[in-house]
Amino acid sequence: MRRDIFQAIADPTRRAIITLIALQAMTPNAIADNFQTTRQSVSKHLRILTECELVKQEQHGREIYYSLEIEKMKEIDKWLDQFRQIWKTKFNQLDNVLSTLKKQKK
Amino acid sequence: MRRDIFQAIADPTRRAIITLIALQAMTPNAIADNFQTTRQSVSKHLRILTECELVKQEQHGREIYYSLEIEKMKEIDKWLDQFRQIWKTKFNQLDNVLSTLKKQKK
DNA sequence: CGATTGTGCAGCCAATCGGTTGCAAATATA
DNA sequence: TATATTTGCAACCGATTGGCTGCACAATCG
Repeated sequence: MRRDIFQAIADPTRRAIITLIALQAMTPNAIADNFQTTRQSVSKHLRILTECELVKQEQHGREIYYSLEIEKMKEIDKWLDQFRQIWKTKFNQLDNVLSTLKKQKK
Repeated sequence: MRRDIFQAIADPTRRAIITLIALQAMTPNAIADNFQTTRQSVSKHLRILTECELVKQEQHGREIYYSLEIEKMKEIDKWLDQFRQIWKTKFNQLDNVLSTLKKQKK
């Protein structure tokens, strides 16, 4: 079982669940209402998200509220950092080209 | 075939390939040298990355140089935006708590 | 108490995944 | 021209995936 955050967000239903519970905690039944799938399949997705610590649970009686562990999302952001450096460089290169063109116009 | 960018970065080997060719274009053989797998399997990964437009090819004779389509990576960054808003809010909430504590101390 | 509701888990299944081997085509080299 | 190199693609294979059904268990309701 691989179960890392990148594998977790690979599935479109899981990404939708993440977005759904990002702002407010929800029960599995309430989450499942938003998808054309069974409650059990949503439950399976929640288990996967729990296993890689992307969601947390809070039990209220027989209801379980799931919400996003927002800090964990920063791991993706962290991985993207290496490419942000490149974006920046490319932008500067483009900037240089533009200012060269500007100077030639003068 | 799903073939979106999130499914593409789900595999650790593909993430490593992306990092490898982010700064300089490389041939499939050169890429495969960095992994304990066959050239054909790397070729398969490159095909998947090509299909979701994450890499571009440049042919030089019989050699094909693959490099990262860095702009495409921004799609992940874009998806993360919705969570950045939440990080910001959470930070402000923490900030409020801290300043309340500060006031109480006074 | 019995019935209903909310939930997780096991087992099944078709589809997909990531790897392999074997090949064919194109280019470079002798 | 014959040979070697670089590559992509097809076929196969075991493992994993994501969905389903059926169940068990606990909490709530009548």
